[in-house]
Amino acid sequence: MFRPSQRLLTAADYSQVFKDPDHKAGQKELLLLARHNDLAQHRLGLAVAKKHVPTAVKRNIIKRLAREQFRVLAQETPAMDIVVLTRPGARDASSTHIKEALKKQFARLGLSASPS
RNA sequence: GGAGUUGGCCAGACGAUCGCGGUAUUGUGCAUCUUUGAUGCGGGAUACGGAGGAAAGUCCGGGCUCCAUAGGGCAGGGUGCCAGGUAACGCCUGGGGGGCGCGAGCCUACGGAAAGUGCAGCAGAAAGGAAACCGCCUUUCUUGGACCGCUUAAGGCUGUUUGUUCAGCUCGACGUGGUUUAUGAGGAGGGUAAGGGUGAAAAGGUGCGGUAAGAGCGCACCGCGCGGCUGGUAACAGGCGCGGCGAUGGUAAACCCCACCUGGAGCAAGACCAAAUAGGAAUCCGUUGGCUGCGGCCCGCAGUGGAUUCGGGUAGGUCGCUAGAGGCCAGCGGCGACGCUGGUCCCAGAUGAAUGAUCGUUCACGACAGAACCCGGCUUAUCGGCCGACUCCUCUA
RNA sequence: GCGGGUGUAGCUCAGGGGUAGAGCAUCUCGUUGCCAACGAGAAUGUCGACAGUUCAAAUCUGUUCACCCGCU
Repeated sequence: MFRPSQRLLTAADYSQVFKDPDHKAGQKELLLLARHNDLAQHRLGLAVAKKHVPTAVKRNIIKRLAREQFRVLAQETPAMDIVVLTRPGARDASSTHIKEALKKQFARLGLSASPS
């Protein structure tokens, strides 16, 4: 389930994270920005640029994988707003590669997958 | 066994768990109201089904929607061997011509240049009702060479004379006349299109005869044109006769001519519901007309005052949206594309836009790639695999 | 998704069948003590790619690739 309350909805939400991120984690394909919020849960924002990933199918897969990874996060850690950005290297990366990259970068933010 | 041609099919498979979007059924929460029921939204359970052969490029054709029911003329655009198929096509099938290949087979924008206009740089003599540069032939003139005749200075020989001399013969510069038959150079006139050279292209080709040299000048074959005939629906093919071919070169993906086709825009079309502006100001034009629909023009039809500037404002939802020139099977007609008849099936419909992740088994380890109104084609991308038909070569019997 | 447009020198653009140009930039020389400006000269293109038509293609035709613009 991916409810509206778990998403970054407005431009203001996004710009807050862009402007003043508490944590950054990235590699050739991806960049994650995170900022602590006052809410009870994490929120996710996606920015998958057409410039970086030209085909719609590939963009959808990346977004889906990011949501999947977000979904299995442990909820114990302090709640954060997280934005997933693509970088030019994402164009030629395979879906398994993207998945590994997401897992790794989420871990660097101190957010590991819940054991359940 | 090897090499090759061609038609069609498949697009990893199976299972489990989680997740994504749709439809149906069924609970549920919230909101509204015509308040014990409806409608809408959110989320849940169950069941069913969920990308392609190219979904791509947008190169053609059609359906559908609106503009007039899609109308008339001109312009513009497209197609271009013939016949058929089709809703239609620039597509497909069959046939013809041409080209390539030993062959199966493949390729082919393939109407008209004797209706007209244009174009062809450079080179070349000449580039389109052509001309004669070199060359070849011929007539004539001039001038050489060679030969012959005549004449003659000098010379030679013989005779004569003491000698000068004289006579005869011979040779013969120069001059002059003629010939030139395997003759040089030049001028003028004529013939010629064989040959040379230039060019992408030089006005039928090859051979024999013929001629002063040559030439369709004549003949044979091929090519071309015209007219019958035969076969074929036709394109066209075959054969006969005629024309000697200075006529009719090339280019029409140059203008053009001929035949046929062609109105415009596109689902962001368009329809409906709700909200908002609901026409506020200024200037100009006009009411036999103008403007808009309408895409170049005119006619016609319909609607209506119009244009510009300033100021203000809206863009949320539903339908269109998938049952269709549909798929599969069988029979019949047709060489075939395809058509007809019967049976059977329902097979994605999203709107930030759905197919993935994990695990297991297995194989030949998986390419190009993702629907957005729908369909028929073409083109382009593509790992491989399967089936059928055929050709050539080699070997064995 | 639908519609339209553009690819020519390092950059901005002409050229629309006869063998490719302009401006700026670059290089050389002159001028100057040096630089700029100025003057003189030079170099530079598979005309986005592949086929076709033509004697000949940047130009005409088809296919293809890349980029840009408009419509919610």
